[in-house]
Amino acid sequence: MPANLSASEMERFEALSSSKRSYSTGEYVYRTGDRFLSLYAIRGGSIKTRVLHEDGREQLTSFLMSGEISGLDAISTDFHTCEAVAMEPCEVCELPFSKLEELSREIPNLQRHLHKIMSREIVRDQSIMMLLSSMRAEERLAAFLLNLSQRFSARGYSPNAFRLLMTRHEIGSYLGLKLETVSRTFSHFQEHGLLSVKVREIEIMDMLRLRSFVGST
Amino acid sequence: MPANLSASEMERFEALSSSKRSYSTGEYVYRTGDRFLSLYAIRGGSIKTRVLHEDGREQLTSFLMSGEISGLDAISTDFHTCEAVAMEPCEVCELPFSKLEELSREIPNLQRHLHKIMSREIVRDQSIMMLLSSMRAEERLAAFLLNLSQRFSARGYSPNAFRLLMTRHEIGSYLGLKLETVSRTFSHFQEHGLLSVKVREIEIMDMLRLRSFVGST
DNA sequence: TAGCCGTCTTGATATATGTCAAAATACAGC
DNA sequence: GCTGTATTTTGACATATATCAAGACGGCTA
Repeated sequence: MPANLSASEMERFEALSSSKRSYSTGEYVYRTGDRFLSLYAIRGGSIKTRVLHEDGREQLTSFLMSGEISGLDAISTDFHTCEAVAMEPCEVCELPFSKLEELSREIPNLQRHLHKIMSREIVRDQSIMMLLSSMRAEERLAAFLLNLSQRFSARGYSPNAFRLLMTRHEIGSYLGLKLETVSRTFSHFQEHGLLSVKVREIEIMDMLRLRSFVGST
Repeated sequence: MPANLSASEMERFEALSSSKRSYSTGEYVYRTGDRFLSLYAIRGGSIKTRVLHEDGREQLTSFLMSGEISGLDAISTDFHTCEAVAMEPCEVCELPFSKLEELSREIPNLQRHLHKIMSREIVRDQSIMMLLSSMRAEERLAAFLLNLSQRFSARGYSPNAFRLLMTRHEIGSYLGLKLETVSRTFSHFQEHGLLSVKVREIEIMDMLRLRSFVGST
């Protein structure tokens, strides 16, 4: 994953990231309260992360796909503050963090890469904050679908047709909406010819119009 | 700011953070689009950061006080994606990032400290996401005031009485509410004896009841 | 294949917050 | 200290989304 590494540096990094494991659907990668020892790099499949609030509220904080990293929030406290669950059969690499720090002290390009990954997570969170604080339901869902589409596309899958691995409730939790609102908004999009929705099977029929939805208010 | 450094390490870090500058109210510390070269550590006073969305929407993303760090989001792109403005006369240290990386390669405790700061920012953003996606106006404002109170307290100021440096509009932008809603919510709190509000002069009259507001729905 | 459970859709209604507008108040510059 | 501008408060009303409820659908298991 890191760029700009020489062959020998790459080798050292791969030695560190060698412990790959498979997870089946619903299996936990880590749980809230677990001691923080490692970051987790998704190699195949996808996972979701969920924060459990003291008062019982829960929120989905990310849907991660291959090439993405989970667990960055735990560095600050040495304990995982959220939990990560496989949404489908997955391959996940465990990256022991103290070894990663050690190696990144020796390989400046790796160090910079790690910093960029953490910073990118901050930027991502800020754009979700923007979504939550100023977008209407239709904009939120459109932004969500376009984000998925773009990430599927970057991984060689169709940007237009894909299967959602999450429930309406989970989408709502991620977008700050109730599941009924998510469902209704899917229906609106379908009525307007933007999407074809067969429960979890989504086909984007009019990408441009869907894009024009985001940030139109 | 970093902990656990030996005297000589501390000296090297201070050499790096020596370029302190004063800013007067309203002055920019950095602007959107500026090349990313440094992080900024607030030494006195406070600043706000603001993201300008393509479509003209703007959002306040943080209110920072002394001891806090600004600019972490820019690492990912090498350009500042938000702008930082002094809210009152300020002292701000510029920390050249490549030098900070260099030094943190040599001082593991500094490296770990930097990672914790970035991770803490991610956790902070996630708690704002939670606030935005699931709290009602009263909960949001109560959480905001309690957060300020706690941070003032940590800096040796009264946790009960303080002056807001931001407008209702800015509070609203930060909390995902319209300014009228912020104003009305202040009035409600005052009617219920939780606060005394004299425009920007806030006094918390009933801390416990204010706390019980957050996460009560 | 039938039956069951979780998920999803849709409708009717409630409610919190947004919108628009006007007046009151605070603040800055002269 | 006065005048003009920005901010804040408050009211009346609009509206997006939540809530409550019922039924439909889909996928699993026996």
